[in-house]
Amino acid sequence: MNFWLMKSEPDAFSIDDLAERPEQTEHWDGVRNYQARNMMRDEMKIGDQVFFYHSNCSLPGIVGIAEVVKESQPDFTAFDPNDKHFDPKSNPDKPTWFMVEVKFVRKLLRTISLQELKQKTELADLALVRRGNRLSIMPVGQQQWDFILELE
DNA sequence: GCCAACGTTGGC
DNA sequence: GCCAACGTTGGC
Repeated sequence: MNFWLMKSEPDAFSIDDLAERPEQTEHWDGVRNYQARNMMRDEMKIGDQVFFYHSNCSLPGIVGIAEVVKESQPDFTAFDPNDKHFDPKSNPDKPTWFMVEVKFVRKLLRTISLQELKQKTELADLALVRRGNRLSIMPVGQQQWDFILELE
């Protein structure tokens, strides 16, 4: 089993939004970065655990846990000219972009803030806290995962 | 293939 | 709103 961190702007889609979905699941559409795509397309497997991270908000940090319930499929929002994430270079015969589906597991008891994560020497290698990292999906090591959960 | 211009991300 | 750090685009 692998561990991941996925960023979302709570104004657009928050952990509560995920929890309120009918099946508490949602496909992670709109990713338009090749590194992040490759992880979803090639590496994220059913059962993998995901930290749900809120970005671009008053308190950026990890707010909950989700898990992968469906492996990669073409991101259909890329095919829709009316969609915000439309990409004319992607087509159904040869999709450029992919997405996985995640399911709500639980919220953390509190937000583990970016500021707090940055202070931990144990997390110095976590992609999230490395200089200039803008990836919206990134791997988390098992030890990092366990350490972060102990902060809760 | 280089690189300047531009757009985006996301913390602050 | 600012701006650093990227990634992408496109002229050459």
